Amino acid sequence: MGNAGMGGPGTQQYGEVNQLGGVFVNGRPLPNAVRLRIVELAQLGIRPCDISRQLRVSHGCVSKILARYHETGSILPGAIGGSKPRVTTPKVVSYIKQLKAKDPGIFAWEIRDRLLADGVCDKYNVPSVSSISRILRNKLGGGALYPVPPLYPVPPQRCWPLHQPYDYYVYLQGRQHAAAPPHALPHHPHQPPPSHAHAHAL
DNA sequence: TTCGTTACGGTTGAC
DNA sequence: CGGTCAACCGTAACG
Repeated sequence: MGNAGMGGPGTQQYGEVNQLGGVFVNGRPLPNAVRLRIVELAQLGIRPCDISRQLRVSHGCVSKILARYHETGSILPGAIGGSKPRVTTPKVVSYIKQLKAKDPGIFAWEIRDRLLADGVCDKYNVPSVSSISRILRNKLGGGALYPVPPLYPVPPQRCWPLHQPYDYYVYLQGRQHAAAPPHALPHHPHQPPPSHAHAHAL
């Protein structure tokens, strides 16, 4: 991994320098400001190869971001990390919440029994007691259920709900979130997808 | 020369 | 609380 960095301890983000002289953090998405710029330049009619040189971002990356923008209308990177819920699907979570709401004192094991008894799950996909406890802790303690406040047209996402918007960082120009407003972008041929309706299509 | 694709080394985060 | 592991990342290189 080698961080070509050695920047200052403290404030600066670390990064490596690519063949074009651009800074990037291996394994992490480019900052939104850059992603947005790529799309803006393309819309201005600049060729991808020129965008690549101008912003010092590999052409493969420019190609990917542009392609994704064209098919989803979003400049955002995909949702990274996490793991697919094997049993705690949105439907199940929703059911658990209802049970808990009706009887706040209910035990996790009782919920488990209800899921089976009510036919919401079968014995092969019923969540473990600890999974249920975690759901109770996370989803109920924290806040609303899978909320979606998309700043931009829906970011590409997996088919299971992954709520956080993407905590981007800014390491270029000590700017404030250069997260330029969505309206900075001319309208996309694609319809800005209405909120992410089918998040649970799986 | 341009650009689509992908191996690679890397990080993340729900389970 | 900490490990697992499949999802995504951008670069570099090939064609």
